[in-house]
Amino acid sequence: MSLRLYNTRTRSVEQFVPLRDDGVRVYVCGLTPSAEAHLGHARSFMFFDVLRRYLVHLGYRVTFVQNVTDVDDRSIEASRTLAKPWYEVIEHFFGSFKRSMDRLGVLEPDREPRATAYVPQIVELIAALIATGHAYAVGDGVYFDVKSFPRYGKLSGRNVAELRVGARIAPGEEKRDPLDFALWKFAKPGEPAWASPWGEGRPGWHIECSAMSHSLLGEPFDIHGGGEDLIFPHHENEIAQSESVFPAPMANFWMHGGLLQFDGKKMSKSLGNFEPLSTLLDRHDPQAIRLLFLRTGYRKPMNFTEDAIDSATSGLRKLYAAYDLLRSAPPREADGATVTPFRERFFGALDDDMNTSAALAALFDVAGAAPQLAGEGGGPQAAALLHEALELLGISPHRRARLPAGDPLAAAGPALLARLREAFAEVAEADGDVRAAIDAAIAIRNRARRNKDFALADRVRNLLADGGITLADSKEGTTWTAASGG
RNA sequence: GGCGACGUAGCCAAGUGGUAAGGCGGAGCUCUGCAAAAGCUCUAUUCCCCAGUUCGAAUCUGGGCGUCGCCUCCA
Repeated sequence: MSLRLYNTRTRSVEQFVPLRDDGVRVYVCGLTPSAEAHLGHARSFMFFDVLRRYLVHLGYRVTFVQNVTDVDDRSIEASRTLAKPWYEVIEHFFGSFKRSMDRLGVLEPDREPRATAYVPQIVELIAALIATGHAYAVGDGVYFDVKSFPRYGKLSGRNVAELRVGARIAPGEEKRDPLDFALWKFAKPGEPAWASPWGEGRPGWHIECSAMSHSLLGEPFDIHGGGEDLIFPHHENEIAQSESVFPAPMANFWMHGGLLQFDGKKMSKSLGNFEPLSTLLDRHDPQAIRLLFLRTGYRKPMNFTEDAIDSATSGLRKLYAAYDLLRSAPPREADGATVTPFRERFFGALDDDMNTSAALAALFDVAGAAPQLAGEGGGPQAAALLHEALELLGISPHRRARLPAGDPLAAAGPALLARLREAFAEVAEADGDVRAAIDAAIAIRNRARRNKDFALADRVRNLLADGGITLADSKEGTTWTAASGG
């Protein structure tokens, strides 16, 4: 079995064969950091992260490029309303995005080119488009002439004549055809501007991807990815630009992720119906969010609810518990064959157009069989499989989340400390912080338990519970956890 | 209006011709002073509806109904 992927270009699942022997080249359309990123972005980038990890696992040398469109109309708008330079707006949102990606365990792209760093290449590409009759300069900028590219609409299945029916030319735009799109926009006073042969201005959306993928990967490269909403017009326009000038098709595989919905509607900047990813990650385990997304096929639309994250969190705990059990099981007669069926199911599912849902089901079956596997001496093999598989999915048991950022005791801590001091002389005397007080209370309770004074033991448990502290007894002793959010 | 996707248990979800994966939740039991964790067992005669093709359909065809996406900035 080998990897098969759905290709938007051909609308079918195809065998994935790298174009060159020396590696696989992937270009994913990244963020335009003109606003906070949301969970929908996370879903998309996380999927391509898993795809990338799997390609590496298959032995390919992968070059993974994800661009940053660091200049656009929206960030210029934001700079006016926030009274900050446009580049500070960009840096703010991009920094926030990068931190979120890091928390989600999304690996750094090999290259993360910024549009503004590729202006010379962009200008060069536009010049070539003009020279070959595919673009023209007018009063407000340079436009791509859609009529000059007969294949326009092929990727998205659009009919140019039908598109033209509803299309309008906005006031101030001097393009000749409503379908034509901007390659270069001349700067109005106060707007960011770069020099070009046609006048000072900035790149239009779309052209940066053609210029940067050409510079970094060439044509054709293996996989071009992005969200489903990029198929039209973004990717259609990229194809028109690139393929008008470069002799080869732009990319071999075009892959698109399904959109995340909130409340039955797509999350989007214009609807504003989302919570910033950064604050959502303060409340939930990033690995649970990964698990949640991987449970649904990447091409399917998916509705987001916080309950779903909670359910994924439970599932994650189950996988980790099984991993811990298997790992500590005594190795006996090495018999790798016992985990082979699970292994084949897991990798077979990924080969089948990245069916992470079915792959995960195989891992949950390993978890279900963990006690048996451990008993039969298959623990180490099964643990190794789980580790390898979970690492591939980016939910490694070795990087499981500790408590979310921020001290969960910060809010409720002082009140709890006061209460403990009031209730127990021993705690009052110990001059410590909340944590020390909790430890002291636990000591009191454990002494009470040994003395069979369960009324006192329960009083301690309840007192701590009121402060958001949950106790758990085990053979190794008593541990506590603080409810997040205090 | 045009194009496209989807509709599977209480919730989420895989499965695209051979007789319904998996997760969450729920129920019972074991263990535990209590609790948690963990373990065991159970939880869709049926896949939005109606017709058709077939020995056989959740899967194919036709027709409904419903939801969503793209057609404008979007992952």
